[in-house]
Amino acid sequence: MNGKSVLTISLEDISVLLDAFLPDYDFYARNPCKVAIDLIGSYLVSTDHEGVTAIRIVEVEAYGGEDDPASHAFRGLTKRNAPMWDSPGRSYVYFTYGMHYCFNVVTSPKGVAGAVLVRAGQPIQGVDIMTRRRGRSFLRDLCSGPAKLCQAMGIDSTLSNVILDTPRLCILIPRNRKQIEIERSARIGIRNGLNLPWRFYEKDSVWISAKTLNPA
DNA sequence: GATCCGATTCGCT
DNA sequence: GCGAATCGGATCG
Repeated sequence: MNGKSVLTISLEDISVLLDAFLPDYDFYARNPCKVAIDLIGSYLVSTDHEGVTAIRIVEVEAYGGEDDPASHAFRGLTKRNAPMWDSPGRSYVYFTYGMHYCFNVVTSPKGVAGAVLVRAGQPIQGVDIMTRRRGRSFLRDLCSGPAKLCQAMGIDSTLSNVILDTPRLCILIPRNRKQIEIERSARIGIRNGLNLPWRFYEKDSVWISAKTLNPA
């Protein structure tokens, strides 16, 4: 794939490459836990001037609305978290710790806050690009965390609140996805809502975030 | 305005 | 296992 084709790559090109399709509006307009589970095994694709990067999602977390104490939506609508109430099937990217970005897929019907945080994935396309952006070459270190995968895929806050239906940033579902064994746990890195088992990941995957690779 | 702190990562002990 | 990095958003005055 040369530089010129990268700049002009179509959604159809990527869909053929990955043998996958765009989910419809109703896929996203559901409870975030349902969407979260169905996003495992799907692809996240990002394209910019450097080229195409894609991962196979293996770890996600669901976040609710005003009733979920761990959610950014818990304290109501602000300029930052507004995408969480917007129409489903778009992105919510936020900046945190003064240096990191995290990528969410917006779920639930419009007007109901909900999102799925993508926490980890297996690099599928553009490993060279990811390696350069991350500054490290160990494959399992490229996308094994929510901020790592954003850095590897060139995702920042300029990509927040965009609809996930173009090569710039999209989710694609494999046409023949095999049954996936999914485990669940409490969400990571939060203080409240630890009682809710809303983290989901593929059983035995070596690509999940490091904190759980070696459980005590 | 001032202060607190985070859906994290990395390097060092 | 612990703390620094680093800054915008949220909260309170």
